[in-house]
Amino acid sequence: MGAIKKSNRKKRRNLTKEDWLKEGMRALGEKGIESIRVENLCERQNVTRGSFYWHFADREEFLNGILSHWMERETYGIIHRVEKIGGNPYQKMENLFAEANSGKVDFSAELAIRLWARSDKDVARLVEQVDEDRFVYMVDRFLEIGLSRTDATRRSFLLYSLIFGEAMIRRKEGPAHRQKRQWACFRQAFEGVDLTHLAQDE
Amino acid sequence: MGAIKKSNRKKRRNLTKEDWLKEGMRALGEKGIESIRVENLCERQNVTRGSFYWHFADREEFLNGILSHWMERETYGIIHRVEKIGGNPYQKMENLFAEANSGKVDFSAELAIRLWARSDKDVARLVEQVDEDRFVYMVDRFLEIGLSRTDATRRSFLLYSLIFGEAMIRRKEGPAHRQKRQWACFRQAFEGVDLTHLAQDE
DNA sequence: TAGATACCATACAATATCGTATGGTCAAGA
DNA sequence: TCTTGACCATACGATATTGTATGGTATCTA
Repeated sequence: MGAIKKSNRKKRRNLTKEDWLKEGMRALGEKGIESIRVENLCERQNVTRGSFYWHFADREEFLNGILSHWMERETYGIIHRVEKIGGNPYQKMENLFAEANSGKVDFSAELAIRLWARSDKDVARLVEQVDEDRFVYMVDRFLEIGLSRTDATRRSFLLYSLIFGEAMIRRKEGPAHRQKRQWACFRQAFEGVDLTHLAQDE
Repeated sequence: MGAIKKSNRKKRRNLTKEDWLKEGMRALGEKGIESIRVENLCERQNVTRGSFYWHFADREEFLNGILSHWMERETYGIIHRVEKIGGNPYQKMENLFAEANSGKVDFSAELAIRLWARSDKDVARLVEQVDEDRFVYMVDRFLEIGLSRTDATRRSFLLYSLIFGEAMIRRKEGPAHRQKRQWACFRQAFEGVDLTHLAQDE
C-alpha cells in the first residue's frame, strides 16, 4: 500500500482552476449539467475530492465557474478569431461559418447549457445575452454589406440556425458531401445579395 | 397520521405506464437524462417508489421506455398531422413549419435526447434514424414540387435547421415580430422555387 | 535548511438514491 | 361476500455523493 501511495504522489497533478473547468466542460457536454458529480470529476483527474474542494467551495460554485468559463473563453471565441483574420464583411461571414463547422467549437457544451437554460432563469438570461451578441455581430456585417435591417436580421437568423443545425442534426454523410451541402446552404443565405462592390477590398 | 393516510388513499392515482413516461419526458426536458431520478419522479406523481417499481423493472428500463415513447409518439407526430391536413407539397411544408413552431412539439426533450446521443451510441443511432425519416419526408415534398435531389436536400437541411434554430436560439422578441421573421426565413428557403404549377391543387 | 504555502489524501458524518421484500387497499368478477 | 389482481405504501439494506476536518507532501523562499 505504501508503494501505491508513492506512485500516487509521483503522479501529483498540481491542477489549476482552469484544468478543473475544462474537464467540467467536457463532462457537461456528455450528459448535461446534472451529470457533473464532483466525485466523478475527481476520477477523471486522478485525484481525490480533497483537491476539488481546495479549488472550489462547493459544487454550486463550480457550476457557476463553468458558466463563466463558457462565457469568457468559448462563447466569443469564434468572433475574435474571425475578426483577427479580417477581410471584407462577406469574407468574415465565410470565415465565421467555416470556424463554426471546423470542430473547434464545443457544441456539446452549447447544447448542454441551452438545455440547462430551460430550467434556470439565470442561465437563460446569460444565453440570451450570448445569442444577442453573436446575432448583433452577424447583423452588423450584413448592414456593412448594405442590406436593410430587416433583411440583415432574417439572413442572420438563417445563418445562425444553419450553424446549430449542423450541430443538432445527425446524418450519415460523407465529409466531402457534407461540406458541399454546408456551403450550398451558406450561399443560399446570401441569395440575392449584391456582393460586387466588395471585390475591391481584396 | 391515520387521517393523512386516508387522504393519501383518496388521492390514489392509478397511474399507467403512459403517465410515467409522459412525466419522464417533462423531467427529461428540464435537466437532461441524468436528472431523471426515480425518487424525484415519484414526488412529481405524488406516489412512492413502490408504484414506479411495479410498472418498471428498474431505472434503465424506464429510460429505454422514454426513448421508445419519444420515437413512437413525439417524433413522427408532426408528419402525421401534416399529412392529415393534406394539400399540395408546398402547403404541406408550410404546415410542417407552422406545426413545428406552434409549441406542440417538446423541443426541450429533443434537446435532451440529442445531448444524450452524444455519449450513447444506441441513442445516437436512434436519433440518426429519426433525422433520416424526417429528412426524407421534406426531400420528397421538394421532389414533388419538381426540384432536383441536390436542391431538395439543401433546402430540406435549411428548413430543418430553421426549426431547430427556433428551438435553440433565445432572443427577446415580441411574438408578432417573431412570427414575421419566422415566415420570412421560411420563404427564403423557397427562394427561386417555381410554385405556379401547384396552384391548381387548391 | 527551516518555515510557509499550495495542493492533495484520508477519514468521517450526513443525505440521496437505488432496488427489494413485503404488506395494504381498492375495484371487479365469481 | 370472497377472491383475485392491479396498484401503491412502508421498511430495509446497499451505494453513491456531498461537504468538512485534518493531516501529509512537494515546492518555493528567506
